[in-house]
Amino acid sequence: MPRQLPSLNALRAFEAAARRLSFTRAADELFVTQAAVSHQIKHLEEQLGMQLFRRMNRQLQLTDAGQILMPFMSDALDMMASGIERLNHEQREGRLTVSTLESIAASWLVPRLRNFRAQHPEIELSLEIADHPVDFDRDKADMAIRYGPGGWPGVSATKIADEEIFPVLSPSLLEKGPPLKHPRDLLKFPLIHEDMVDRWEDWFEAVGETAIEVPRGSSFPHSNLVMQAVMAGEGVALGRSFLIGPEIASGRLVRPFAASVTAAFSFYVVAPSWAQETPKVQAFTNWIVEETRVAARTGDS
Amino acid sequence: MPRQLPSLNALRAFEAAARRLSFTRAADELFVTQAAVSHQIKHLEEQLGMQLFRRMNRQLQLTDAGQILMPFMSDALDMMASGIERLNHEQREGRLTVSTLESIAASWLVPRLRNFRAQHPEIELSLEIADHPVDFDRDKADMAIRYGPGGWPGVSATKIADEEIFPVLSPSLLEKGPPLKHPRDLLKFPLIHEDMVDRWEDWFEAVGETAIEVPRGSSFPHSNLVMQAVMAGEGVALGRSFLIGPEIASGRLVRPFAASVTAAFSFYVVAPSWAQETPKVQAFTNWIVEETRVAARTGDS
DNA sequence: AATTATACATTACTTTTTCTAATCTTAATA
DNA sequence: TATTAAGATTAGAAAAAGTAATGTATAATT
Repeated sequence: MPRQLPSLNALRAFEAAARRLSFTRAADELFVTQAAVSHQIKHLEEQLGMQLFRRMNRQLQLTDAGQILMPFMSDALDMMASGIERLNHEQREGRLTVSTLESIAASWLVPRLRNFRAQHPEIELSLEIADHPVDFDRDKADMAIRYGPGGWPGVSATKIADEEIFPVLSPSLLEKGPPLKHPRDLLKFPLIHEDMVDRWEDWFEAVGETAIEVPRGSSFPHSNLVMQAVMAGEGVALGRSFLIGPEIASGRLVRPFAASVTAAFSFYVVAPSWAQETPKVQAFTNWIVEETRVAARTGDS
Repeated sequence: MPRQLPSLNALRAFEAAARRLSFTRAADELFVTQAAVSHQIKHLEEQLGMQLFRRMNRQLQLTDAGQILMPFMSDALDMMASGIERLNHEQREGRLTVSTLESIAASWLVPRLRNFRAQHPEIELSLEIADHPVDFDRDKADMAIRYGPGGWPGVSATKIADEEIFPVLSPSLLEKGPPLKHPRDLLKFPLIHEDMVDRWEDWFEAVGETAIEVPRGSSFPHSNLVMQAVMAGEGVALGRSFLIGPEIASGRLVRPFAASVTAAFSFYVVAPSWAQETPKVQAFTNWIVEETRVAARTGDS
């Protein structure tokens, strides 16, 4: 039952001509010349083996066959148009799935979402928490927030923040612990580490302490767990500027030294490059860029 | 509100691929290569600015967008297919309008129609009586029976009968009139003429009577009126073989001499050449050809 | 009655789209 | 590890669609 259809372009030309009862006006509508419509319809009539129009000199009439065909074609084209219309609508409204790392979601994104929803009530944002980079060809995510070196192929990435790394501890620990005058004093505190990532040497190097043996202490798999531990007063850890803005601002975390190391990786909003121009994707990208800019200015990043 | 649609061919490729969930199988269905489908869909996705399929290596899935689009396209293409289907049906069944001269309709065609209806109950034959040759570009007639020299441009014509012309009179006139031994004896009868056409000289010439002054008598505009007059015993006229078969066969008209003149014109079934192959037209053409052949054999032409 | 204007048809190309063959890529399967 | 089964890619060929210019027929106008 594979459908047997004549040239679809010819059918479209027929429909326009039948609707306007004029090849010339149909041509205008289709942005082609009258000759093009004339050709298409002649071709179609040949393929079908029947006349669709009666050409009287000033007037065009549908033959019986044309009258039969016309409503089918109009309805079919209308239906196609509404399908396309629905898709366009879909690019504008409805669900937008953003894939992020858990740490970003928890500490940065989720608290700000109410804001996004207020600005874009037509977009129903849903988060997908994934440990590892999205593959837009596979996953159903429309966009992602990624932490990495940038320059990924096939995606358009907008940097939202560089990441600064510096020691943080809880105010209570700072108070009851040994005095913290000099970076070396940090070694008197328990140092908490993040699995797989360790930048303590880099940070000490940045403050001129090159020959330090950094003791291992407890460690956690994700930076937000590390921060939980720090806020519980369990020790000192390296905090990532992008993720702990609110904790610093509220005083739940204290930054004893201004010195920081800029991480090689940054945070990016990414979307498949073919989707970069679509309204929903642009809305989210613009929102997040603006949001980080405001956050940076108010020291709340 | 002129509809804004992407390439219809690409939409068709999409629909097939979405239905079979395979570019390869869609390609088979559309009688093209897999590469063609791949191109079309890539192109379509670019135009729409969204992915329609998720390509996993062995498996193809519709994205949300694809799922939205799919039923619209399926329904639209189905609708187009049913329009075309209806047209094909129309070429096979339903009304067939045949244009003829009144004389042919009355004396030849109408009496045989019951026969055609029996053979082709699916065709609803309707006659259109027209004095002058049909123009298929104008009139709604699908076919015609024409009397003429043949070789018309743009139409396919099948000769159904040559026309023989010979004198006829009513049996009662033959009986009560002067004896008819020799062609010249005809001059003792009133000769009835047909307006515009006069072949008496030709006929006399055919029987070797070259130097005859043919007297004018009464005349009528159409040959069937002439024949009415002859059957009413009003005189002798030249009868046309094609039209008076039944009258001769039943004895209502008598043919006193075997000699006849073959007319320059013949009878043809004609149809616009683009329609010549269609089932209804072929059915009528075949029927009429067969019918005249039978009539010629049984002497009933 | 002649002239003008309108609308589709035709012709000879040109341009665009579509398709193909060959080859590549990726990952599931043997 | 090799094989196989999709789809993707590339470069070029083929087919379809479109154009400009002109032709034709005839209704409308002058």
